[in-house]
Amino acid sequence: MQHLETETTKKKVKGKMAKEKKLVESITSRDVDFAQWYTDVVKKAELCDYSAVKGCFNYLPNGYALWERIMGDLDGRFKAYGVKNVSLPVLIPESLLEVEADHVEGFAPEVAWVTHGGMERLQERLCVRPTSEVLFCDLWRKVVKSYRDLPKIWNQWNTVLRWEKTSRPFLRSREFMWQEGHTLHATYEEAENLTLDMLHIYEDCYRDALAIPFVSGRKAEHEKFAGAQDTYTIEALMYDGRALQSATSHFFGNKFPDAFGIKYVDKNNEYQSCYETSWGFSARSIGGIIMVHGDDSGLVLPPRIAPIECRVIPVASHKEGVTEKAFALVEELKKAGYRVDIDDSDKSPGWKFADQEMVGIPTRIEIGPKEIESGKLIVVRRDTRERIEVAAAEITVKLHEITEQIHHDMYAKAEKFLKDHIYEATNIEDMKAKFQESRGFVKACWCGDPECEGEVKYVTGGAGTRCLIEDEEFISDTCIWCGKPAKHMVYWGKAY
RNA sequence: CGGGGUGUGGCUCAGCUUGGCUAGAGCGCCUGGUUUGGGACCAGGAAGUCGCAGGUUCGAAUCCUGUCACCCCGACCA
Repeated sequence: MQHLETETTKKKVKGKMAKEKKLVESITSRDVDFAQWYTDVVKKAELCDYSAVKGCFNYLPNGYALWERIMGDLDGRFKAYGVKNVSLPVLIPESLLEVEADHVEGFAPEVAWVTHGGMERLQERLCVRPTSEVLFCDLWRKVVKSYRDLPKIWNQWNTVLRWEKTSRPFLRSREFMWQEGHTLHATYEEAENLTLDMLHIYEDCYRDALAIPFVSGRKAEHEKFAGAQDTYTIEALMYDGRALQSATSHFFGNKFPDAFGIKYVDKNNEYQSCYETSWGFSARSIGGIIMVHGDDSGLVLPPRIAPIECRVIPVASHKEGVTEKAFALVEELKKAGYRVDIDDSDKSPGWKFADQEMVGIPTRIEIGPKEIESGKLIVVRRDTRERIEVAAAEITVKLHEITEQIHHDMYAKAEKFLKDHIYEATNIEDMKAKFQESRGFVKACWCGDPECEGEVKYVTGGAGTRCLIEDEEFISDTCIWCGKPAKHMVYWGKAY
């Protein structure tokens, strides 16, 4: 996290700050240097820190609490659907990884190997799981015999390791936290439907818990997961206009199960192929929260997954009764079911306000002699800084209304940003201009040839296909690059 | 994997060009006191084998060689 501030950014930031009288001087402005802003927020909100190993991060209490909330929300949705949680090993024998050719080819460049046990060299090296398709298949080969054993709808919350060349907190790390769900079905249709059901669960989670809007759909052929027949993706738009692939759901057909020799006996005592899916949602979502909702004062957490919904800040706490009243308020709110804490440190009030904003707590209540005198509390919204006066007697009811309002407003604001940054182009010059002048997605038609995509990427400075648009009429009959008949309409964008 | 940059108290850095007293500053931390409605102030204090190895030299944070690590920007993956 060191040496990030170059001379130029320092100067720029200083100039900017003088104009805006920023409250939080240690966070670089989003519009000055977005990458630096992101790093500053991660650091100042104490979400994570660098570890001794490149690309592996220490999750600090604030960061992990957030992940716990996200896990809780998503796991609840899974459980309601009927997903069962399991835990499979962290190591995969090389021979197992090699069973499905496309899969090895896709992951080989980024797996880490365990070659020794103690002092002894292993007969067969073991890879640290980059994902667990092969482990699930190996298990199912043993436990699935009959149609009565299907479907298997399993999931695990774990970490996986991919030897990434470069890394950024939450967005791309070597070891990362996620859930990987894996399912096995008796029919093609059932598996295909489940792939979409899971995509919809992810969509619900992003919309209703994280307040993040998105576009979603199938990935283009060459962008699919290694070994998948179809990959569905959720693509969210960050403040800087780049897309973040935020969750994926894959349909494998019977490719993996067949490769692993998984067969079941149907009612007629005949052997049949199984159909498989997998789907993942990672702690990258935290990066999405930061880059969709954050501002120049720091993190802004969506209330429903914020570990703390409200922080009580005593002001002039040396004055008679302030501390007692503040703690009583915390107790009252806790009893009413709120996630609430108090900053009773001996820092100045200004420091406390700035800190609460930096860590993104959705609301704060300032309580001092004035409030005690008047019987009215001031609830300050993190997202808008709006100060809302609430009668002390009504606080346990009103606070919930306020946090719900914050959720809806945050979603609406992000959705407007997304919609305002989706453009259309029917020729390449137009598209180039769009990516030069604006940030966001461009809707354009495409012949489906990866080479055309490569060319477009080159001339636009990195905009590739994010996902296919399959429920709208084409805006053009021809590919934006080669002019041949269009096969797909696609959201194009630069991505993380 | 290409391009760029940096390693000096916990953090951010100055010092290096032109080798020389006891290696500095700000922030943070600890103690005491004064403060308290948008990052308060004063006083005192603790804390560094200058990334590592070798070389040059009477003398190296500074020069040379090697090495390791990390960060940023690009190309690719959650």
